[in-house]
Amino acid sequence: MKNGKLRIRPLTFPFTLSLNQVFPPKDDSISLSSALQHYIASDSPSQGQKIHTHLLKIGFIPNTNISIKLIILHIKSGCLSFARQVFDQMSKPTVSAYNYMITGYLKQGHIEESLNLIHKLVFSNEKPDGFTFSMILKLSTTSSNRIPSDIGKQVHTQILKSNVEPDDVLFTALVDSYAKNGKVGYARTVFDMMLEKNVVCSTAMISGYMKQGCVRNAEDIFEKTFDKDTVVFNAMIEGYSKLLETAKRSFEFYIDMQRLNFHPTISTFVSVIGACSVLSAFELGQQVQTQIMKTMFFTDVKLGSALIDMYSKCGRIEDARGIFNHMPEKNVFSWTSMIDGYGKNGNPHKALELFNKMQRELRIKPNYVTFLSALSACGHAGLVAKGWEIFESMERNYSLKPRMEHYACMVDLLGRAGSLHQALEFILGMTEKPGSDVWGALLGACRLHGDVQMAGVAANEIFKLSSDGRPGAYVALSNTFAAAGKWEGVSEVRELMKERGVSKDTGRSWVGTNSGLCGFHVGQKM
DNA sequence: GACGCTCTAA
Repeated sequence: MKNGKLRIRPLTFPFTLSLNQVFPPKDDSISLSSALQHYIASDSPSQGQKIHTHLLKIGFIPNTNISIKLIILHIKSGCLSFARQVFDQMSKPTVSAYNYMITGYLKQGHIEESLNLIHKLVFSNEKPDGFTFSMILKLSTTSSNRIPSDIGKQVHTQILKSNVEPDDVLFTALVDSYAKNGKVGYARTVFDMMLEKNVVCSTAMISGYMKQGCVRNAEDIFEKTFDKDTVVFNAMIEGYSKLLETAKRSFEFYIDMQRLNFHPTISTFVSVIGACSVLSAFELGQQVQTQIMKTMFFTDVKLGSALIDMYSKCGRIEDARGIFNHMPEKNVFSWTSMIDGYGKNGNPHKALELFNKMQRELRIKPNYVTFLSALSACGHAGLVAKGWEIFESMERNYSLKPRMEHYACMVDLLGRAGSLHQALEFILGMTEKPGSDVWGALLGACRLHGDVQMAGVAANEIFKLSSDGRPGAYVALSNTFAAAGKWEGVSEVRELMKERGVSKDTGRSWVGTNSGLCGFHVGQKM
């Protein structure tokens, strides 16, 4: 029977399908289609995979419709490679076939494969549709160096050129992509173009603003959001939790949302715990932990890692370890939090011990951040040789190309140990152009060892890199002069800062009192 | 015609 000429045979589901029932005439596509549909909609799609096995056995060539259903079936069963086989055998995969495959890869975290398919689609005769565009935009929000950061703009242009009429979802994806790539202005333009703004796009806009520190704008959008839900509250709480100045507001929102009958979720708790670490408010953190224990979230690995981090940032490393030990599931995040905690709490040897343990015994792959924590631990312990060994193992054993932060960490390590010239040599030998963090690490080491001359070199490089008047390097240079007792140097730098219009914000601290947290700055009287 | 959007740890 040819495709399209089908004999209709109604089937009633559910019933137990025997393969012979499905294919009495060899390729009755309607019954085949319904059978596949049945399994796709069922809770056990993998049962339907037998149909594919049977089709292969009898040498059946599926048409487009059947192929797509097979792809959906395999993806739902978690077998991407089978889905891909079907896809590859399609003579002319349709855009929806591409879309299903791309989503499948995306959901399982196979970023590379989804990018490859998008590439393939672009060079095929098929036109990407709204689904494709939204997936590309979604991809632009995951970090991958294969995705250019202006991809949002490119997709935006393509949408305008194509016949795709953007709907709410596509608009939101566009807003989110711009917002996450630091283009809040563009995000806002698209946001304002939407006639009816729902809570989802408001949330995307809010977290974009929060990420840029535009708290007022985020609050403005929040106020105007009428269909508020848990997620938008969480976005506000998360945004507030990042900054010392606003972290207190996280708690207000946390209370507010509950008063309005929105139940806190894992994300809520993670952010609130984050606010506690920013505020070093460990007692508050303990109270939140008690709250968490009352929910079913206490075994969550993200929450566990957040708690480890909170306790170690509050200097309660043993409490952090307690959480770590009791976590039923640990991943690279939890291990890294613990390693980092030991490193920052004056126990670098314990940090390195855990770093070894996770690799040797548990075969957990360290990632960029883990290496950062391990390198920084070496720095604190003054273990230069160990630091080199770890730095080199990144690429050799794990194919992780050191990033700017790792270089900065190595410079810090060498510098702290007093090998300033070796540190400079290391910087000059870098394949990439050293960033201001790298020079900043050298500058810090110069201050430590009173090398005014090299401090000048480092500071100069930082001035060249940051034309935005960032005060850090000036202050560090001035402190270097001060530490070396060269007061004329100090005033020179101060003059230079005035001349270039650089100002340093007044430092502030927080202290817990009976009436809550209280902020104060240098020189302030109670 | 089942595919696409917002908040979550180091």
